[in-house]
Amino acid sequence: MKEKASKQQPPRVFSLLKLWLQEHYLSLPKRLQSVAVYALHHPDMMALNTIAVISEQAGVTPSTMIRFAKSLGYKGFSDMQIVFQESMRHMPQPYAARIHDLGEQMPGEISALQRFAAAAGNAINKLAQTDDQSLLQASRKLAEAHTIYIAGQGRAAPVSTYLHYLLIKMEMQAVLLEGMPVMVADKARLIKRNEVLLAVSFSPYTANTRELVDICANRQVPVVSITDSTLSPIARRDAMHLEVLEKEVSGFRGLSATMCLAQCLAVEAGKYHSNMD
Amino acid sequence: MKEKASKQQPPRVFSLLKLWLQEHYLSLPKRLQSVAVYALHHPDMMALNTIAVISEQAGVTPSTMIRFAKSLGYKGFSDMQIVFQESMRHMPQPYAARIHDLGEQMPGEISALQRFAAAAGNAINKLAQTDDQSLLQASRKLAEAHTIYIAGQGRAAPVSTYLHYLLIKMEMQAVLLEGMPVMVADKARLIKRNEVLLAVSFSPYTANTRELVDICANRQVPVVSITDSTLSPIARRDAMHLEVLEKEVSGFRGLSATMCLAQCLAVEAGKYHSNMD
DNA sequence: TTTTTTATGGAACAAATATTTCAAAAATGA
DNA sequence: TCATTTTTGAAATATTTGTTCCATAAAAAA
Repeated sequence: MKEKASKQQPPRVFSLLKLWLQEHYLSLPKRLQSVAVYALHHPDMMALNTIAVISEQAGVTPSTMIRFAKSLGYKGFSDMQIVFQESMRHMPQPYAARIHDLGEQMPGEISALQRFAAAAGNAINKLAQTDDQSLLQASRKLAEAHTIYIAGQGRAAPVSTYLHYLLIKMEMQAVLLEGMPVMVADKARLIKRNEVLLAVSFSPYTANTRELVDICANRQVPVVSITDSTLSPIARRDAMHLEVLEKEVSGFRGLSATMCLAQCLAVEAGKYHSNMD
Repeated sequence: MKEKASKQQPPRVFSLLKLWLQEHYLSLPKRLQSVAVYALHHPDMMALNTIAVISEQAGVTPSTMIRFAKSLGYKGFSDMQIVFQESMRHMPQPYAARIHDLGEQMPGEISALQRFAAAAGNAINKLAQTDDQSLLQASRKLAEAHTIYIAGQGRAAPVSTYLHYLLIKMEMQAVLLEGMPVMVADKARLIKRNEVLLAVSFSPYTANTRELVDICANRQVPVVSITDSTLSPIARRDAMHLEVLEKEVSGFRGLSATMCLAQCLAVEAGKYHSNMD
C-alpha cells in the first residue's frame, strides 16, 4: 500500500464522512483539501458523476480523486461513491437515513414499529413533494358533482370507507359502492354525467373496480381515481388520477400516505363545496 | 438502426417520461412493460445503479434494458439514465425538514397537501418513539386467539376494515363486526374466552363500540384496543391498549399513523401466528 | 545547501459497463 | 396450419471508467 490510508474503517454513512472531513481537513495535502471542500459542497455530483467530470469540476486530476478516497480508508473511488449515492437515496427520505444510522449504533434489532413507521414516513414525504395541481383539480371535480360514488376493494377498501366518512361529514352527497359485483355494476350504470365516480385501486388491480371505471368512462361520467401507478389500468381511462406509492415492508404495503391523500382530497373538496352554496 | 425508436425526441425530464410511458404502455412488448413498471416504481435505482443490477432487480436481461431506452428514442441506456439522475438532483425537499418539526405551522403559502402531510409525519414520528412492548404483547394476544372479532365505527371504520383485510391475508381467522348495533351486541355475547375482541375507537367514543368492550370485559374475553388516549373509556376496561394521537388539520384528524400502527400490529401478529403452526 | 520525504499529474493498465450482434423463441397474420 | 414478423436472451464486442505506476515537482528535514 502506497497511500497512507487511515487504519480505521472508513465512514459508511454520509453524516459520519462529513464529520471526519471536518476534523482532519487541516492535516490534508492541498489538493486533497480542495477535493474535500468540493465533496461537501457538491454531494450530488459526487454521487452521480464519473471521476473524470468530478475531478475536472473540482479542479484536480483523476488520480487525486482516488487518492482522496483511499486516504479516508476506502478501497477506491467507487467504494466511496457508494456512500454519496446512499445519501442521495435517503435525502428526500430522512426517516430511512435515521434508521440506517440507528442500525449502525445498535446493530441488534430495529423494532418492527420503527421499520413500518419509516416506510410510512417516506411515503408521506414523497407524497408531499408531488404537485398539487391534479389534487386541486380532482377535489374541484368532486365538489361540483351532485353525488359522489366511491369504489374500492381489498387493500383499497379502507380508503373508500374513509373517503365516504369524510365526504358525508363535509355534508356532501356520497355513496359507497359495495356489495355483490353484479349489483354494483348495475348501480354504476345509473350514474349520471353530473355525478362522479371516485375509484381507489392498487396493484394487482381488481377487475371489479376496473370494470366500474370502464362503465363510467364509456358513459362519459367523470372519474377521479387514486392508484399507485400511472400505469394502472384505472389511470389510463380517466381524466383525473392521483398517485401514491407505498413501499413494501414485510410483504405488505401500508396505507399511511394514501390515507393522508384521501383526507386532503376530501377536505379540499369540502372547502370548494361549501363555497358554492 | 435496428430498434424502432420513436422518431420524436425522447423526453428529457422525468415528468414527461412518466407521461410518455403512461400513454404507450399498452403498445409495448411484455418485457418492456415490466421495465416500465419497474422504472416508475424505483426511479432511484434507475438513477444510481448499473444496467446489470437494475435489470437483475427488474427481472429482465441487460439487453432488454437497453432496448427499453432505445424504444423511447434515447441513444442508449446511459442517455436515459441521465434523465433519472437529473430528477434526483432536482428533487428538493422544501418541506421535508418542516414535516419533521413538531407542531410548527409556518404561515405563508403552504399547500394543503403539505399541511396534511406534515401532520401525518408528526403523528408517525411520535408513534415510532413509543414503546413496542404493548404492541408486541397485543400482537401475541391476537396470534393466540382462535378468532379475532374486529369492531370500529365512524372514523375507526377504515382501520377495522384494514385490520380485517390484513389478518385474513395473514391466514388468521378474523371477523368484522358490522351492521345493526343490536345484532352486533348479540354477536359479541357469543365470543369465547379463547377468542379476542379487537376494538378501534376514537374520541368521541361511540357508545356502540364501548358497549362491545364492556360486554367482552365482563365475560372475561380478552380485549385489545386501539384508541387515541389512555383516558378513553375503552382503554380503562381492557388489559391491552395501543395509543395513537393524530393532530387535527382543518377540523379533521388523519389516520396515517393509525394505519401504520394497524399494519404493524397485524403483521407482527401474523408472524407469531405462523410460528405457532 | 543537500538529502529525504511527500505530493502531484500523466500515461499505461485493468476492470467494469454499455452496446451490438445473432440465433432462437414467441407472437402474429394469412 | 405455415410463413413472416417481432421479441427475447446470451455471448461477443467496443467503450468507458477506475486504478496503478512511475517520473517529476514540491516540501520538509538534515
